Amino acid sequence: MVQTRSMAKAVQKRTLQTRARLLSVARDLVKTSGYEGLRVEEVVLGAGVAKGTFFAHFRDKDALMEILIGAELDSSLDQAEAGPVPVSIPDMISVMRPYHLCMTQERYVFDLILRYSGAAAIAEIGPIANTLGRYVYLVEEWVKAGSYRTDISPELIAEGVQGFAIQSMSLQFCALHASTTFEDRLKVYWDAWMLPQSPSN
Amino acid sequence: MVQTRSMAKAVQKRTLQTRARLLSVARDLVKTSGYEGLRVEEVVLGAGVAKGTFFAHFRDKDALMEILIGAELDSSLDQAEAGPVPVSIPDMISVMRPYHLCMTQERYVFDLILRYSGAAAIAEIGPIANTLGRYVYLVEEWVKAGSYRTDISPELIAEGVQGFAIQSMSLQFCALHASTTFEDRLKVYWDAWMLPQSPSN
DNA sequence: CTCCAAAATTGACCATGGTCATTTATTGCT
DNA sequence: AGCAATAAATGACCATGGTCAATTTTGGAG
Repeated sequence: MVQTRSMAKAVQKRTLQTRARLLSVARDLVKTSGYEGLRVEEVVLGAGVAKGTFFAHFRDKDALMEILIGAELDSSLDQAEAGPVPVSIPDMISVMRPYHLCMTQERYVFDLILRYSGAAAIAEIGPIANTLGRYVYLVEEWVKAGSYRTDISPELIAEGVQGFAIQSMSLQFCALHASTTFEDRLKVYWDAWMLPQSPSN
Repeated sequence: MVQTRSMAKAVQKRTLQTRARLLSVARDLVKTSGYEGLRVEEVVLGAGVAKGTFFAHFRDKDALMEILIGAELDSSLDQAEAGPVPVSIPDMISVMRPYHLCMTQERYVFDLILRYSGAAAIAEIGPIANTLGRYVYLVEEWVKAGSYRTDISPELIAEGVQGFAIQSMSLQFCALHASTTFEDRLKVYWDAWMLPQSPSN
């Protein structure tokens, strides 16, 4: 009964295989029918397991979605992080483009991200909450390296930057505001938020 | 076959009665079990109609939710609109308190509001998109009447104000940021967004 | 008053996410 | 190898939102 080494009953490799198969099938299905079109039944059919198995591996459908979308967002952030530090607001907008595109690729995806943007409990920061945290941290570093308003902290600036990005995306999905594009609107907001105020203009 | 007066086959009073009954039952149920706990079946049982009837009156469950929540939000705004114009940011926060409380009464409600915050088409501005529009308009008027930063338009300020309110609510629902209260955070954001920048501080 | 077309209602049925008692596979121990 | 304990997988079943062809009700024209 004594568990050698780390007292964790050791995950069976079968488990890893099943999980990998479910994820892989899900990724393929998303590629052809999008996130909104994903059906749990198609995933289990494709993976050759029973429905119950799916829910033994993921709390619910959304948990799978979080993993898939979180990974996509993370790789966009990796990309943004890899390049040179953006030195202007238009620069930042263009570096963040892949990330923003990822978030707005589907209305369904955007809504899901918002729903999972917060950690429900400190102990369980999901992939989406995590990637949004990274976003703020990254922007904070950029702000520190650049010359923006100095009356508030870089962290606060970064939080606002993310808030305005999300606000701009919301408006993009709104028919009433379709005349302005996402990035144009974003620039207006970010300029007004990050720059020192010009005397009048 | 000629329709006298306005060519609209005249809504039967039965229709109005049924609809009113559905809404009334739904409101009662929400009062006891909250929005998240509302079940369509309970509504139709209480109203004494068949399930299909519900969907003849409301496109889907969310459409009913929009009506109920939209009405609640609207009456909070009526309240805010009725009083004197707030002359400071803490004032604004306190005048808007009922509205913000309404939005955050349930996680489910907040998510639904975000999902319906935009009009899907110009022709169909739902109750929630409408009330959010009113919010911005109201704040814009307050901004015009007060002394805030002048380098950007009152409309832009108002849009940002709403954005920060939503951002603060999101963070309120996030375990990682539970140490700061909603209104404290809101004040920090609104100060940084609406006021002229102090030289350094 | 009768009859009919349009409006309103019905409820059996479907789609889909999710549950859980039961069965099957795996692993470590002797 | 055989066994017990645990992990994993199964699939019948449930919950709930939503659909639609068929039926009933309504209001008005003649």
